[in-house]
Amino acid sequence: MAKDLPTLEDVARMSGVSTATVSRALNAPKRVRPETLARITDAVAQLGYTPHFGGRALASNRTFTVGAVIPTMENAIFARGLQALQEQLSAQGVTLLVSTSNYDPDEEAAQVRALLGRGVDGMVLIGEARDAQVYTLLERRGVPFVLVWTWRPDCPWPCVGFDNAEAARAMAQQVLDLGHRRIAMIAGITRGNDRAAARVDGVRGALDAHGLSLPADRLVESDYSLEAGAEAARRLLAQTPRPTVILCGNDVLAAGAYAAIRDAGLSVPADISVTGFDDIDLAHVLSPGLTTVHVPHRRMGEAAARMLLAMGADGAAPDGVALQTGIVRRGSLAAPPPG
Amino acid sequence: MAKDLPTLEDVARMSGVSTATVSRALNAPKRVRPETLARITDAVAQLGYTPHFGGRALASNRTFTVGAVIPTMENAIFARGLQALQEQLSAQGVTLLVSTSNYDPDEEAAQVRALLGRGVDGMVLIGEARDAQVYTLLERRGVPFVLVWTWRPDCPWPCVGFDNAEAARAMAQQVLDLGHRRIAMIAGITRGNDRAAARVDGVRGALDAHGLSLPADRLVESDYSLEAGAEAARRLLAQTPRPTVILCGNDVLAAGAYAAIRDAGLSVPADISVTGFDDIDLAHVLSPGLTTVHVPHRRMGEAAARMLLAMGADGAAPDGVALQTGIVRRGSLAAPPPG
DNA sequence: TTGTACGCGTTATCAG
DNA sequence: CTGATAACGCGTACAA
Repeated sequence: MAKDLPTLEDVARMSGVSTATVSRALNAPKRVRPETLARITDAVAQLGYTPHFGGRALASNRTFTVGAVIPTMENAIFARGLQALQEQLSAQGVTLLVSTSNYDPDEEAAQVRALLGRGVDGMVLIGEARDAQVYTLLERRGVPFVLVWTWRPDCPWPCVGFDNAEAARAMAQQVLDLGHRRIAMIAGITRGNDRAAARVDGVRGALDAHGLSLPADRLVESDYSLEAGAEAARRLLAQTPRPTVILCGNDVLAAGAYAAIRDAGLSVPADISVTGFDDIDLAHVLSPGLTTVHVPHRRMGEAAARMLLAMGADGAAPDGVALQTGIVRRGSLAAPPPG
Repeated sequence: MAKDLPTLEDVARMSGVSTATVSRALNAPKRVRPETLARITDAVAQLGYTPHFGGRALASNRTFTVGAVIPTMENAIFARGLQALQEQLSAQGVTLLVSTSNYDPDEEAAQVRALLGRGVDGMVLIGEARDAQVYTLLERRGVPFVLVWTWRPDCPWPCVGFDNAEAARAMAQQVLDLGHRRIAMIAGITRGNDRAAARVDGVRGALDAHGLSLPADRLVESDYSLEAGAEAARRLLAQTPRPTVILCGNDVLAAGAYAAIRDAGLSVPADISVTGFDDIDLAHVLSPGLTTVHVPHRRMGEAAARMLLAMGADGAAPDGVALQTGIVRRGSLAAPPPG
């Protein structure tokens, strides 16, 4: 299949220098005389030369690649952060390799191994909860990695994110302040997902502080999909008395809840309020706009990139980066209906 | 940074055979005696050996990698198809490398070069419109590639997709059948984007066939973003008389239009109808649900994977695959308001 | 069935 | 500033 590509040697021959000089011309242009550089540049262009990746990886023991394993590409949750990550990395000549785990820890471990096999220079992982073996593996290999979408004061690994529990607590607090007392939650599947679990904890904490609780029948765990979110909401709507507000573990779940509420002939927020988490585009497209926790997607991606590049250079273990979240008030949250 | 990893030679030493045998044990297990194989397998496990990607690429001239360049990850348009592509490929031990062009042809060309430099065994590109140089490059390199999201009878390259013009024409036809005559369109930027252009052509064709036309002030080109879509819609809503329907080049633009319409105190579809294109999740989350062109995302991704793998094996240039689209009627399209 | 030996394209060291 | 040349880890003729 693949035809023979021009190699460094071809370029060297055509420009009348040695391969070493060509290599330098490409990697450290200022260490070669301008005129030779020009000849080489010409030859490169004429031949359409591109460095051979494998050769480079072999000789330099670097791949200029970082890997990221995210749960899914099917919704936009991770898209914006990834985009930012990629932009930062490619500005430094580093390629981003993305793969997905479908929220399955074993699958994630497999993807990590695959990425390591490809010799990635660094790795970005979502959240903190995973088999200890994965961390062991990463450390044995000496591959720098950073965790994103989570942050807590005493996290043992470099992480860039925010305090999911605190953000969820703040949202619940806001809901309480409006007078809601029959509060329900649709959470993501908490098993193997520390962000989903932390968000539940945060809500619990706020309720506890008010002498309330989140009874089992007011908490539904659900896959992060529209359909599953709608199904979960249906279960909550069937209860008597009906909750006056549904706190959702993310915006996709909230969108599903909207659909169920609409199908039930109810309206947001007159009959029932809804809140989300993540602030993806979806949140302000919904009608009414979704009140949600704003997450600094792009800044997370950018900070992760910077941190990874720094770790590759210094080899030092950096401090985590704690970013702020905030609550975006839109139409979906109002005081509970009377009665 | 990266610690020294075990190599083939380490495994060979530990199991008391030559590197050649270890290599065979890994790549063609049945060509080595069961007992030696067992010893080798043990050593591999003990050392935690993983083949070095660069070395393998260098020696075998294959990377078991295919690349895809998509316009953006920021919305979900390409996500589902990519996911399907990735699933199919990884089932065959092939890794998918994704990069983005931000709808910029030059950027796309750069990404293609970068991917080629990494020695991808195949490539997936979106649509047909790009600099001839890119095609030349691909063919000179002998790297199999397939175009997705587009199909037409006489496309000179292998493509998997659908007829964008025909799908848009059908949608416009449906709108005409409902009695609409003041028809406006928000299209994607057509320059460098054959899908966007084809969708405009399709709408034009339907109108022409009815003795109507799409005057310049009823056609707005817009970036594929919510904000830009809303802005475009605002311009159209300001006209007198107002259009009775806005055909949008994709669902994201339509969602933007919804927002503008809502802000203008109007309602869909009572005051104005809206249609989309792509049928991403967004379309049935909007309220009312968006009437849109359903695109077979997953089947496109799967077919592309199959085609690419086949091309890698046979080396033959396969026929294109034409998939069907369909119109999904939801609440956003109704007969025009009287008057 | 197994081993030897070479080459893949690049970088890096060291002389010049 | 430039050139020889030795790695880098693996696959694969070819030989045994």
